[in-house]
Amino acid sequence: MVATARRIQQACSHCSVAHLCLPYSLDPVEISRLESQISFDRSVTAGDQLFAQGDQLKALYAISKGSFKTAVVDANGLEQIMGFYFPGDLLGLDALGEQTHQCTATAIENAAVCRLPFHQLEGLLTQLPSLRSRLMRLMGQALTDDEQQLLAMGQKNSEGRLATLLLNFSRRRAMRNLDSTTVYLNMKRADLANYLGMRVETISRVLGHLQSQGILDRKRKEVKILDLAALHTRAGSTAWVADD
Amino acid sequence: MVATARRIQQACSHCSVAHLCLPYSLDPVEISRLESQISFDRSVTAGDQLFAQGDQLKALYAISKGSFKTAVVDANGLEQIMGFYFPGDLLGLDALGEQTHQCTATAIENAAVCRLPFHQLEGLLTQLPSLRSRLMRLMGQALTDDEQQLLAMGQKNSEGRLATLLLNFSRRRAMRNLDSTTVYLNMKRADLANYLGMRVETISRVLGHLQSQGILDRKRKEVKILDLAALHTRAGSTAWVADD
DNA sequence: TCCACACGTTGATCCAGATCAATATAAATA
DNA sequence: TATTTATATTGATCTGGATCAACGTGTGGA
Repeated sequence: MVATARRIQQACSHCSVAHLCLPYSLDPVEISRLESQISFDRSVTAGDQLFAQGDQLKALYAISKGSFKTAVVDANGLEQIMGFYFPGDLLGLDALGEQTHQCTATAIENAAVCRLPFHQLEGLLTQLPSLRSRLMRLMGQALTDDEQQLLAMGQKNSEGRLATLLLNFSRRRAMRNLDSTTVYLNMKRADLANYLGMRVETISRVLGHLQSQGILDRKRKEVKILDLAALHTRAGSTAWVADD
Repeated sequence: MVATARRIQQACSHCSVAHLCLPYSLDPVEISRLESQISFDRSVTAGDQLFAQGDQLKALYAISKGSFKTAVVDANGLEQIMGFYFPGDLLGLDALGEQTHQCTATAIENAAVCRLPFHQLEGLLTQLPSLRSRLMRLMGQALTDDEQQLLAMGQKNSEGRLATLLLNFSRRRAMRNLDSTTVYLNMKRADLANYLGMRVETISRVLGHLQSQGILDRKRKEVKILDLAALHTRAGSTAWVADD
């Protein structure tokens, strides 16, 4: 058990996003209870699904490399991209309520994840109040994120929504100690458009507009933020009442 | 302790929405641990706030009578109505993550709530796995509800969003064993419009249109659903591509 | 009961962003 | 490498729903 704990600590100590991650927050004694069930750096190919809507909850996944999208499909067949996820993010929390995944998680590019078997975690939940509150906090954050997105969808115009997304990606890069003046839009325009409730053409035009204003500089999927303050202003602009 | 448990059971047995409610799911021994801290049927006046965004989490509230709205305000001062809540619904779950309320809950009309002090509940969480999973399930439902709303906002036009809301209210009335062919829009048009991401004028027009099609019949705030199937069709209609 | 004011509805006009169309660029396959 | 196919951009046009304006209607306080 000590050997396992050490193995996990080593794995985490080499992981650039350990400070954001669930297993990292367990102490060695706690980790030893997960035995050797956690699998580190399982590689995932672009397009692969970690889990699908309706699947029974078997594990949570901590992203160590690459990026993912989650999507739900409703009774009418309408698909909605629910979020984009990067290293350090935990996937599968939406299944904690019904023990069934409520969305499908797909790799946007080649990626790697740490797999945390849920029945092991669940056993720890009763014994470790710290783990329970950690998970509750993460669910609370997921709720807050959804609510921020709802606010953007309801109150902001296209420019405001796109600016909000760029700032969101930038902030999350900062949390991973990466250059927050650059963000990477690795997902397809169609996914971005679906997520933001607009059309691919509008995405192109708004990005072009922000570039022509000197707020952004684009090179393929890489977007450099040249004027953070201006981007914040655009992000705050309400729907149908531009403020400049 | 036994007397307290009996008092609670009596209170719950007279409550028409007990089957939806959190304290109801505790057995007498568990309830006795909450001592006499739960206050039943605290009356709340229209316009009163149960809690405000930023407040420390002190209690959860189970609605026994009346209805509430929750709203968040972002850094730019934009307000978004996040949801409407009816008897049997639990308010305050959004605070479980950060121990701080993430939204403001306001009574839409005169109402009554059962107050569940959180530090009592929290003590029970470690001892009662059933309570923990009940709360997790409720948080999971809150997540799913937000995601359904995001889907509606991103993929549906005004008619689809309003039809979706009417069906949602109808379904929730069915859960309370009330006539699900009638729903009551007791909130102000402005709140409804904000929640649905549209203008009050559009709400009026869409309701008028649905009435002229014989799908609804309106008498003030009371809306009778005459053609459920048609309403479902309208609810499934996507944005910008009407399907009739 | 009446009055004042907040709220809801209806009509006319306008515009952000969808839609349609054509082209350019990147990725996949041979 | 060339060739095909998927994805992204740019232009022209159209429209759902916002905006502006005017008018009903309901409610709470004196």
